[in-house]
Amino acid sequence: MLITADMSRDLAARGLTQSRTHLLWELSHRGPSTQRELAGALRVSPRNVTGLVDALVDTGFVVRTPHPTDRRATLVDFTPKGSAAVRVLEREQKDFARLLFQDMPEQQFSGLVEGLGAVLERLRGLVVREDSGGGHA
Amino acid sequence: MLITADMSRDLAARGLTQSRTHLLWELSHRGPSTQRELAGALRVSPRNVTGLVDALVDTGFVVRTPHPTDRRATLVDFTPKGSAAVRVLEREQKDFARLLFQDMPEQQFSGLVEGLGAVLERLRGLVVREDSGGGHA
DNA sequence: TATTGTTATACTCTATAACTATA
DNA sequence: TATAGTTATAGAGTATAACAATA
Repeated sequence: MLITADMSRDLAARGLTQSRTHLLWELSHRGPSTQRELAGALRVSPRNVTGLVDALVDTGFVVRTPHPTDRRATLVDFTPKGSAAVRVLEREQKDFARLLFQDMPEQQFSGLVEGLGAVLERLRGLVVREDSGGGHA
Repeated sequence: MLITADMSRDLAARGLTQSRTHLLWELSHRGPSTQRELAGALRVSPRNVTGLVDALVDTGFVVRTPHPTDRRATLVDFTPKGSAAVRVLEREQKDFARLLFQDMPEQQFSGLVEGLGAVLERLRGLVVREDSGGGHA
């Protein structure tokens, strides 16, 4: 997820912060989720998710619904307002990508993509994910 | 300033957070500065700088010294420990850059640089800095 | 009058630990 | 026993507003 300064201002005007927006974004990619799942996806403590979901419920972006089979868990899902907010986010990201890349000469674009790809490969060789045991190559 | 996850962990182990490190970084680029100047550079409220400097004084990275001509202001400057910490940061950034780019074929590297340059130009056309009056192109 | 930094107050994000209800 | 989510507690970063000292 990419959030520009302008987008941040707009989000704030709608009652969203970056962390809450991140949660909405994950929710839109995963569908209705337990808070535990969201905590894992956001790499954040379950307690933190409680707070973020509380705020998003208060401001009308999501609802907590009972989990169909596990009575300990709740499923977080969008309200119509929440779905609409994510659609706006997606459109803004596409618009922003167009502003950055549209009409870029093909050769320049492919040079950029190849260079970034190479950097990502190098990063992949260096990074060990938190959930895979930590440490360096 | 670029801070990787590993660097964050290391900084935390030394008693530094990202915000405090950012302040040290600006201080090293600007030399001894008033808190007002740091607030401007970090794009953060003066009150916030008070808190960051308090913490950096407590942990021995910087000192407050009287401003030579303006008795309202204080100059923030490094302790030897603070200078050493910034030198370590700079070395780590260079090491990281080497890991990302060293031995990259010249053609790939220049393709990347040109592509990024083009993206930055497009961004420059879109962005109006906060301190220049705000708004979009 | 205007500016520098502070105290007062408040909100958000974040974490760990202890607890309740359920599996 | 283990797991899902909560309450309790705490710390960091951030902001605005009011205030003191100085310019």
